[in-house]
Amino acid sequence: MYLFELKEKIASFLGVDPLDFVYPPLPELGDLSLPLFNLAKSQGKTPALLAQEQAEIIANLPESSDLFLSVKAVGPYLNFFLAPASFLERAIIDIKQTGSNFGRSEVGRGQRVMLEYSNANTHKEYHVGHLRNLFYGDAVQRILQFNGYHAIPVSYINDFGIHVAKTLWNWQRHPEYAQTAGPKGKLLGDCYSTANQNIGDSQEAKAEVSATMKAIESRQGETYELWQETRKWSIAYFDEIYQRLGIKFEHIFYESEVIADGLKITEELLARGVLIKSQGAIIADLEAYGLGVLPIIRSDGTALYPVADLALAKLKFVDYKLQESVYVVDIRQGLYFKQLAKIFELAGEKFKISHLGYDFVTLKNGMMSSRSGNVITYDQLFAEALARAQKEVFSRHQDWSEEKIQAISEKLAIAALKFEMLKVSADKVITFDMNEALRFDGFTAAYLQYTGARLASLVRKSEIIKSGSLDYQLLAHPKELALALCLQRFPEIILKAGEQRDASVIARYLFELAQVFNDYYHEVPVLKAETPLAAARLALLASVRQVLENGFTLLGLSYLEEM
RNA sequence: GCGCCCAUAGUUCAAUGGAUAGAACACCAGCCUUCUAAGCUGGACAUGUAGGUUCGAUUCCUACUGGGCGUACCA
Repeated sequence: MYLFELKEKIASFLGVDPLDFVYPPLPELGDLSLPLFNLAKSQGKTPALLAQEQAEIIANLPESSDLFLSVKAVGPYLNFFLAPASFLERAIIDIKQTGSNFGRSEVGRGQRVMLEYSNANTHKEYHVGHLRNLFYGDAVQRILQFNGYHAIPVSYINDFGIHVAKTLWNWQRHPEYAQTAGPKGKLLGDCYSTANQNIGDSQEAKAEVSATMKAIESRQGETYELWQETRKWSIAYFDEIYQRLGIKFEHIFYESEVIADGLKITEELLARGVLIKSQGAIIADLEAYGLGVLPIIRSDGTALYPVADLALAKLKFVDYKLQESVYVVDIRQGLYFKQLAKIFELAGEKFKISHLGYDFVTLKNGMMSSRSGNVITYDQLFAEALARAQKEVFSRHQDWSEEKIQAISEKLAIAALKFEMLKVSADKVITFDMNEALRFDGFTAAYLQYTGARLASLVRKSEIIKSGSLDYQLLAHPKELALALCLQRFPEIILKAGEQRDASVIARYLFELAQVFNDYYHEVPVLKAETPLAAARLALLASVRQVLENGFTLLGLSYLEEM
């Protein structure tokens, strides 16, 4: 936190906000800069004049000689030139001492926040769209935790909706499914997509699906037993996916477990007039608040999605004593969450629920749709990513064992998928393109991992270099100061990512850090330098590695020792 | 119809009121007897339109154009 403390010191001396600092666009302008427009306005001076006055005052403070090479006024900006050796020493020691906690903040201390994500449906396929949700939620959970929150990761699986009835309806009418070998979870996905095609516009089929739904809800009989069995397949399939991708939940909720409570709450709210009957259905009429109408119970008496959410929210706040419950859900459900929040408000519940939306994943040839079969499933994508990674690794390391190639390829493939979903702001639609997503150069996870592997390699080869006390004065290369300055920006990046609940900030930062390091790596020899200098440079590189690792951990990327 | 979101280089993205709008990919020209070339260096290329607020606008406001999404029994 050294840089941030330095900024706070200057800011409090001048009476400004430490967040006012900017980084100059050109190195000749300095390392750190403070625009004085606002301060000048409040003092009734011109910014340029104020900058000149303050530059002189600060330059003459006794502690300045240690911290700054110089302090210059450049127009309305007050520009600071850091004293390299002094800054590098403090920056490196700071990172070494805090280690894996470097960048951690305490802004969320004492707050219990639950993040609900990966709200997959059983009896359906798992596709790229789900992966965006999964990786985004997972990263934000860790980012909040790193910002001092108690962030609780949970998943809510819908195992009891109409999609289940559609799948089982199709399954029962096509005995060949039960006889098909192979992974069962995937098979259910296939069964679901053909179910939609088979139903089409047929009123008869729709009536049969409705009857199937009621049979499941009755919780007895043959169809219910089929539901119990097939449900397990889907859940096992999801567990497999989570395990392979390194995703962990503290708890997984299921719609089938909360729906009964939801129906009770629905009855209560109906009795209290919060919900009403209309056209044979039970709805929340929120027209008065500009939020339209939300159907809760279908006119055939079967439950809709909100029923379970009514119970689930209560369960979460009571059992987990939350300050806030965050729903990481596709932005297209924005209206739904406003409606849900309004219903709780009308019911007198003080639940702070927030919708953390992100835009959807589409394909080059149009929107993903199970009905038309236009989807890229998780299985397809993972297999392709793995195959490409294996090809890349093998082409460089024919001497490696198959196991080693496999292990590293898998880590590369997983990181590639995660990074692809995380590097874009949440409010951007991702048009998924296999060839673009599975690149291993440019703004990709592989570039970051490659940078990490180079660093690790340097450290491995440096074991012979020993030096008693480090002489930071030797770190006089301008790129060394630039690198240290970049490292010290990490805590600010974490704060921003936490405030905005956005992982892309970290992705971009890590890429920039990697670029700065790779530039340094090419220009400045480390192991071949004189021993004391090599030792000092290695200390700087250890800091780079630490920051990269901390960032990788937050995004869920593996740090590879070699690749 | 009403509501929400988006519009920046050929393409995919940055820049949430500050200095000369940054990257990546693709394209062109270079760099491996030197710490991993999955890398590095250089080149060319952009703010949808019209107003407004401000010392200063990609950023805020208004209108327009184009695209996407949502809007009672999907989730």
